[in-house]
Amino acid sequence: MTDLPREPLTDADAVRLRSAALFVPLPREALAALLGEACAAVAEPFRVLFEQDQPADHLVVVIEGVVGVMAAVGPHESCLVELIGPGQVVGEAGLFDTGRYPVAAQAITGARLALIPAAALRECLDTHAGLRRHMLGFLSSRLRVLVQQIAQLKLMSAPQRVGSFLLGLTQRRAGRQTIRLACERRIIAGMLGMTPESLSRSLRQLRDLGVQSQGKRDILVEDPERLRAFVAGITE
Amino acid sequence: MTDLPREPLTDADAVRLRSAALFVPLPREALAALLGEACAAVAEPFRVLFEQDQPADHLVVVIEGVVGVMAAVGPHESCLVELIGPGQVVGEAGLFDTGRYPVAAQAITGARLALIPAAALRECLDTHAGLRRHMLGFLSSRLRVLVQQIAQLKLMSAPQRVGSFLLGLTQRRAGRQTIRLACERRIIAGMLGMTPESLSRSLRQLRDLGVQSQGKRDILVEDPERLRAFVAGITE
DNA sequence: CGCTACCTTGATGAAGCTCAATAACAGTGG
DNA sequence: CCACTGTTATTGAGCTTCATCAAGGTAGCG
Repeated sequence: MTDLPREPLTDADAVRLRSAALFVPLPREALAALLGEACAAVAEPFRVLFEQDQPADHLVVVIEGVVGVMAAVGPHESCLVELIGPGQVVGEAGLFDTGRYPVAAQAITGARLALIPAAALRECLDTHAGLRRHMLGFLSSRLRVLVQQIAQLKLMSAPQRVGSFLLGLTQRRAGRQTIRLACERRIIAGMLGMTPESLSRSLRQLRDLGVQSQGKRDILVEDPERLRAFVAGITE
Repeated sequence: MTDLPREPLTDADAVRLRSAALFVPLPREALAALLGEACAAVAEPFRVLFEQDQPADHLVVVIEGVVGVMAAVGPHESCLVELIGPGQVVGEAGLFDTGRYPVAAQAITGARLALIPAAALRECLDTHAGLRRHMLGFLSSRLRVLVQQIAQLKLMSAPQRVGSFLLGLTQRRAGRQTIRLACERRIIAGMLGMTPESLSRSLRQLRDLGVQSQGKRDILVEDPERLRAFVAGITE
């Protein structure tokens, strides 16, 4: 892990970590023991958390803020593949096979993180069957998300991908709602595999479907169902 | 699992399964016990092995042939995301979280498969720490591959993706060599996120770099290093 | 108020898709 | 062995989509 300023975990941190999806099956004492070996860190925007191929010595849990997962394809180019929010985890793929992070991670917004030593996590996995299964399930669901993303990149147009992204933020609530973007639009664009210009034009095109930019960070979705129909290709 | 014609596993099957990456850490007797609950199946080309959202009751290990992983993005469209060859595994992501396959699988060529009941595998995972770690590592490396694929789709041109695909088939051997494609070019094209026409044109473009189509299934790569330089974007 | 990012908008060009025609096969049956 | 046929790969022409380049516009902030 790069030289992040570290501090002890606070009680408030522990509370928020308890509700992280990954730790749900862990009994209270076991989580406490695990967190006993962990520490907190604060990263300013754009701060690199770890580089690709660096030894994977910690699991990073996002307590607050947004962290980006960056994959490199050549020596000079890399791109944003995932956005990781509070309660989610980054770096897990490096812990179990090569021992090196397969991707880089970077804070997108300012972020507060929990750093869990790899050794402690592995030990915890060996002693708690529940966490083990959960971890397998967790990795599986990550696979699911990535596969879906690949399919979307191949099959959907830019406006459809934008629509799909927005629907992912309208948490299963139906009806008119406003979405707050967690980060700048240029970042979102990279995440969706397009330029900021294309994102802008795509949003403009979605206005006919009741999607309106409201200021810089908010987007109003009038009718998620209509948007969903467009994304599914009913319209075209 | 759909109604595939099943048969008992032969000794030859068992030998080939022993060398499957996933089962490496398993002691001989444990593997024998696991395979005792499994059976073999034969699928003709294009045969669907399982559909998306179907209950994930088996892990499928490819003994021979090629199997494709298909992801659906809408009710009408789906695309090929991965090609799975002998010794590799498909369906693993469904076993650990929702209990349903997150993708569909389809034989691409004729294929011989081992079907391992999910319950037997889970039991084996609980009793063998080695396999457990290995499974975590296995899922992690799958994540790695998919992340890489996403980055390639976003950042590389069609000819670069084709080059990258070919390099993946030139197993770390240096120097002039001929690659045999495991399946039809239209399938490869779908896998690479392009149309068969674009694949054809890309190959034509790569001819200047010493890549020659030889007949329908074979491709001659004269100089992998030159190709690698192109893929990495040194040329453009 | 003026600065600096960031977002939007417009014009242009290139990459890749679609449609259509041709060419190379593979398998079939004579 | 060869013509026939359905399938797959290639090639070409036109067009859509998206990236690029360049120019305003807008919001936040000293």
